[in-house]
Amino acid sequence: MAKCLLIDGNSIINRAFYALPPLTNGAGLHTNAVYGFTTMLLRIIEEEKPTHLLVAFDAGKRTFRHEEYGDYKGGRSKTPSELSEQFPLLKELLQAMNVKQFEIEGYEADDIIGTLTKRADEEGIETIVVSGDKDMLQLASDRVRIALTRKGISETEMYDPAYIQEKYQLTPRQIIDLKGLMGDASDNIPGVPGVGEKTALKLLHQFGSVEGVLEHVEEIKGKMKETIKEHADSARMSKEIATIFREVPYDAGWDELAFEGFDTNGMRTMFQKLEFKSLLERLAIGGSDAASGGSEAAAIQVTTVDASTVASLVAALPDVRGAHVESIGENPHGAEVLGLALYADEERTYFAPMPFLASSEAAPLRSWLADANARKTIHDAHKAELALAWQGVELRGVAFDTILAAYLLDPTESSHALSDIAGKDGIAVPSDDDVFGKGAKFKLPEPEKIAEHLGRKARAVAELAERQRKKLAEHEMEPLMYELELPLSFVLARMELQGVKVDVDELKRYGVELTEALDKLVATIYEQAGTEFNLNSTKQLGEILFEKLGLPPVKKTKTGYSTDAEVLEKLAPYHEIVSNLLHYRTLSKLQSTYVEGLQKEVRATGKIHTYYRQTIAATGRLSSQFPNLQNIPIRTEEGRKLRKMFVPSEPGWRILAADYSQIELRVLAHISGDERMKEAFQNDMDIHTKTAMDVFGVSADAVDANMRRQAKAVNFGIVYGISDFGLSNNLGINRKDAAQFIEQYLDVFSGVRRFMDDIKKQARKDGYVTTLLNRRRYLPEIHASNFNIRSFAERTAMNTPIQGTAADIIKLAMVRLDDRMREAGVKSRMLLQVHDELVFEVPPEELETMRAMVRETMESALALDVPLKVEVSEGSNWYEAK
DNA sequence: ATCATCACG
DNA sequence: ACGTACGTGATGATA
Repeated sequence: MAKCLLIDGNSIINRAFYALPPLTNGAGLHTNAVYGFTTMLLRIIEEEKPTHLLVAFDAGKRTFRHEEYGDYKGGRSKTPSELSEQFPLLKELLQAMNVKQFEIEGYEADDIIGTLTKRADEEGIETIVVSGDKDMLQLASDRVRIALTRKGISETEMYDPAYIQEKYQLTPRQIIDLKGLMGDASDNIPGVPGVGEKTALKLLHQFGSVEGVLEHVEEIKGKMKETIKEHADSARMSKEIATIFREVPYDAGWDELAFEGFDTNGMRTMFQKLEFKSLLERLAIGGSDAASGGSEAAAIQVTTVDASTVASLVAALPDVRGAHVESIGENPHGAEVLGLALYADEERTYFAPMPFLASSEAAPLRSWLADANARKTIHDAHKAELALAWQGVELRGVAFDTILAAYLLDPTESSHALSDIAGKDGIAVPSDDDVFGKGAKFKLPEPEKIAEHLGRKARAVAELAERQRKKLAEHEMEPLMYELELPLSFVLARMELQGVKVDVDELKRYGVELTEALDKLVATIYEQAGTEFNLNSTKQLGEILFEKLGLPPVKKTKTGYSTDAEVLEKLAPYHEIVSNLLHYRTLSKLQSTYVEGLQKEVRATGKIHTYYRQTIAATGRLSSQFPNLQNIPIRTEEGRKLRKMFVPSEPGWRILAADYSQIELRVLAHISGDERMKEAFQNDMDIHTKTAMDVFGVSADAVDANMRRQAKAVNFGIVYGISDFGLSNNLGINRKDAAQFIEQYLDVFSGVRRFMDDIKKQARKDGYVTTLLNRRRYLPEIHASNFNIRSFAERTAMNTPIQGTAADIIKLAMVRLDDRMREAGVKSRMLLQVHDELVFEVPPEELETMRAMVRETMESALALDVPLKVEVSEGSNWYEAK
């Protein structure tokens, strides 16, 4: 039995575009609409299993409808470029998939479909039309059903004449009359003003058609009679426009629409180009049947290693090309380790479960792991090294890391999980969530399943690494990988394993102090509010402030009143409760996040072991988790006291802190080449004062505190990718003044202006920007038609080379310092990195050596046109080292 | 899970 | 005209 599926290409791609969030691939192509279309297509093919298939598109700027009615589709805003650029992609994809498509100049997709359904009616061929457009219902018949999309595109609702009757009490043909009366704003079809769906249905139930209504117009009561009389022509014309044309000159036979399955190879290639990883996975999993014969996540033979099979594994070690260590959870410190998977070739894939890996029989395997000369390729060596170290297993000799490569190739990728990055390269690996379950559903599957999954990962690591090595070479990122990120990952692991000592008793004492202060504050606030409420609930607080106490709302969030510090500061003059609230916020933050939060992370050794993440920040910075040690308070004295709790782990040792002075502005001076700014740093001037002097055109003595403050704000703004709005907000001045201020700045620092212009141009041309060490960040949104989105991309284009180069520099310094400290054989240890600061613990006898070594290494990490300046300080704890 | 808030550079 | 400063992570409330 023939079954024909006709798809309204324009309608579906439009629905998909607006239903899905923006999505781009690495090359900056927007793909959300194509993705939505594809998932919809796959689903409906699966459900309906058609024998014939066609996707119809509109073609030509003007159709016959325009000739008859000039305003047709007038007033419709232009198709956004994010959508229009997806049409060619969709057409290319359909062709690659072996899906027939058709368009003909001067006609819309509806007309093509109308013509085909007419033939289907005549020849008795079962047909389903897929569209998001209700007009299509006019085509329904005994043979023809209409599948309309619902909820975006995630569902379809099937209409046959009976269902249309039930729902609207209309025949399919009457759908045209319906539209004639009610019109359609999206196509600029006028209909009769004031007549919506309700009225139109009532009229049609009574009089049957537009003509019927017009004939019996006198029987209509009230104002409606006059309106309809007045717009009779409009109704007739609207009906005409809404009628789908069913005589398109299209003479192909049904044979040409025969659908014999997708071309899975073509599909895979396009999915890779578009980076449809979930679809690639589906293709791989469902593709093992005869139809495809492509790459399936398929069969893998994994030998689970025990005492009896360990010999064969040891023999295979020299040939191992991919390794994977699986630990449970996000935090590798003290994590449960499932085991180690190794891939040499299809016959030699092994899984060594954790208890065995720790056993005496596994000693040769552990020696290999610890052998710096046995080169390994692994996914996330840093995490593996930490997880294994807590199990007493050493990992060295990592020569390639697929997670670092993936990060360097695209740092903005939302996930660098192996299954995701491999999937994008067409290597299907089931996701961990699929295998283990997620959140509360986490559950270890049977041992064979675990071995199989991890074996597959080890194999994927080997395959992926080969491709990544080539790409890194093409992008000239090899030094960045092999001389910076990879060695840094080992440095970080050692810092984290070392940990930082926390004075828990002192922390607890401080907590008691905070509790007392908080109790008092809470009592006062309840009294001032006249009621008790949950102070941590912004919702309740908003009601108290703006409804009960009648304070003027300053700004809103999408869920209600805003009560953030900025708002509260504005409200302070109105009511004395406000300053207490601000103080409460400060103290409760210190209590919950720091006093309580940090204590939870202190391990048996009295130390905190943070986990630096090397593949998170889009700019190349590190991030820190469990706990975050990069946001320990310093700006207020109350908070800063927390730094007293960070102490040396050995008696008599000292904390040494070294931070780069103005590293981002120095980087800017270098990469912009701005002479004035370079000169300022070459002469070691106070950059904010110097900026004030040049922008206001005054001498150094004439710069007052306010001028310096403003200049400082501009300098910050410059680093962030300045906008007048941002600066005006920050300085509390109006936007015009801010804009003028920026202009003045850019006139004086003309090299900076040139840099800002050039970097945006470059981003538009290449689609990405780079740092001095060739770290790359793609900015597909630089081409967005939406002002906000595009502006954001432009600011990012300006900021990333600056922030990223600063990150490159301190990373370089860390790798070199680690080397030099080892060469020098010092006992001192690097403990923390806070973006432009490094923290060490140092025995007293090494203080002078370390001061010099740290300063010298940091300052010479990268030679710029301006000197790098480092300030080193020391104390009995982190607070004192200021 | 997501939001609002706030800690850091 | 549009309406945000760049980059992170942790917490408590709420849906």
